[in-house]
Amino acid sequence: MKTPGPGTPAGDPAASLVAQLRRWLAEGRYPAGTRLAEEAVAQDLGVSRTPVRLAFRTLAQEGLLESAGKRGFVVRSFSTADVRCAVEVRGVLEGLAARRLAERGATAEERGVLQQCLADGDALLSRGPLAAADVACWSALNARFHATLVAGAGSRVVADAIARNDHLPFASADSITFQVEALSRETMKLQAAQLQHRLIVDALLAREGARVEALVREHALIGVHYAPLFGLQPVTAPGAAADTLR
Amino acid sequence: MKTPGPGTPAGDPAASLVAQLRRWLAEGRYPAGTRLAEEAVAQDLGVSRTPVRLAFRTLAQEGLLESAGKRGFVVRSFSTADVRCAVEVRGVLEGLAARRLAERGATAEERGVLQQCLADGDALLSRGPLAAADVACWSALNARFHATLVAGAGSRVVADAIARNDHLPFASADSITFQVEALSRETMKLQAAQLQHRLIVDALLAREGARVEALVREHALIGVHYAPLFGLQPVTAPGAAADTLR
DNA sequence: GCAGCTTGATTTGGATCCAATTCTTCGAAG
DNA sequence: CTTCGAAGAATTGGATCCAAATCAAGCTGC
Repeated sequence: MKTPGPGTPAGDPAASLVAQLRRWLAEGRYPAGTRLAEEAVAQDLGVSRTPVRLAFRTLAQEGLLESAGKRGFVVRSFSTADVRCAVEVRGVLEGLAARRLAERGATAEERGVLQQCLADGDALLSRGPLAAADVACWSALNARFHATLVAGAGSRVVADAIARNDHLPFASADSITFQVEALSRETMKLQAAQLQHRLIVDALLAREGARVEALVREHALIGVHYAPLFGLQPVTAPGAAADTLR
Repeated sequence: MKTPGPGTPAGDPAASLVAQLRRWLAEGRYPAGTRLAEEAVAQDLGVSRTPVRLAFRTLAQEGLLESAGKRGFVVRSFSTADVRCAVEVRGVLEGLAARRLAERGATAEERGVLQQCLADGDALLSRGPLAAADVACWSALNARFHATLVAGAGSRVVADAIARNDHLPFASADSITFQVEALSRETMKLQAAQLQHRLIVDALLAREGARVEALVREHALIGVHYAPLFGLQPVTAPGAAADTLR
């Protein structure tokens, strides 16, 4: 109960510290290029310098900070090209995982989870235009879907590589942006995503490895690159907080 | 001069500490599954617990250690499937970088570096069977070649993702294994690598993005998967020290 | 007036100390 | 003999202290 921040689950103290800093970085506190002093951040967090030093190393390795010579760290800036690269990296990695899953053949349980995700998506989208509460529902099924693909690689190596990349802005599979004032167009985007999910499962069950890889790689782009195609505002990096969800 | 270990350049103290631990892990000291106590490792390194704690977090995020509940870290074990996955991850990431380079078109300088690498390889391999000293020469040109491809992605995001993956056993582009007692067969392997380099450059200059991506992905496999094809011993994970170079 | 040096302040890295948590082992009861 | 419980030991996380390095400002000399 030492950090009464809103929405802070206060789980593992050390892990929640880097999580808190990640949030602050995403929210635009400490803007890009800012030099982060251990002392100042420690006071902001209400802890000593020691855990902050730990957190800085972690964030630096995640790519959110970069070493400023021998004088601490600065907040890394992300160009639109960087965001595009991060999205493509997730595409190729998740594509690799899906291809491996297709090549070895999905288990009955994996097929069940994926098809349940499709059914949930159908149910969600058949109810007409989205409500605000439906967004969380989609996010949950989307997370299940992608987690199943990633786990399908059969090795933690791929999952770890994706997890490391997911910390970069807009690189996570769960980082589809929603503009609440344009829910009808967002619904179209989710329908496109649902179709892509369906095609991915189709190729997966047919064990068409190359096809599923290509589909997953394309699907990764929907989070940020499809926005203009649906008449939505382009995504701005890194954490302009413009109605982004998660 | 505090750590008189052989081959220790003793550069940045903090960075060389994780490098030293990486070496020890690769050499098989601290075997897989061992629980690493901060105190013991600190004594082994001759430092206090504080820098060791920093290093443990770094190594854990690199995937070389894994968290053992709330009781420190254990040395991660790597199955042959893990090694294969790490190699494939490098393949898809470097393939992504090469495709991006092909699509935007290589600069004159990049073309020069790559073609110089090809020329150096020709010179090295035309001298007949390899000598032991030639191995370092190949390693150098190989590193230049791959660094050029990685930098070609045009964003540090891809380079960072590859750099993070490179710490896993046998995942680096420079981790071709050499069995010094079979130098003639190793020469054949390098000739195959040289041919692949040539094809990659050919596709790159023709801006054939899909082809260069496929070639780079295949080329990633030569380090560990081609060994049986050339009558060489299969690679053993993680650090069995069986005449592996670097 | 400008350049170079020196001194001071700020900041990071390392070491040590203390608290909190967890594992272990010893003991007792069923 | 097994199992549950409790006390002790071990280990990790956090805080504080000290040294070393770096940046900044001021001063002296040319």
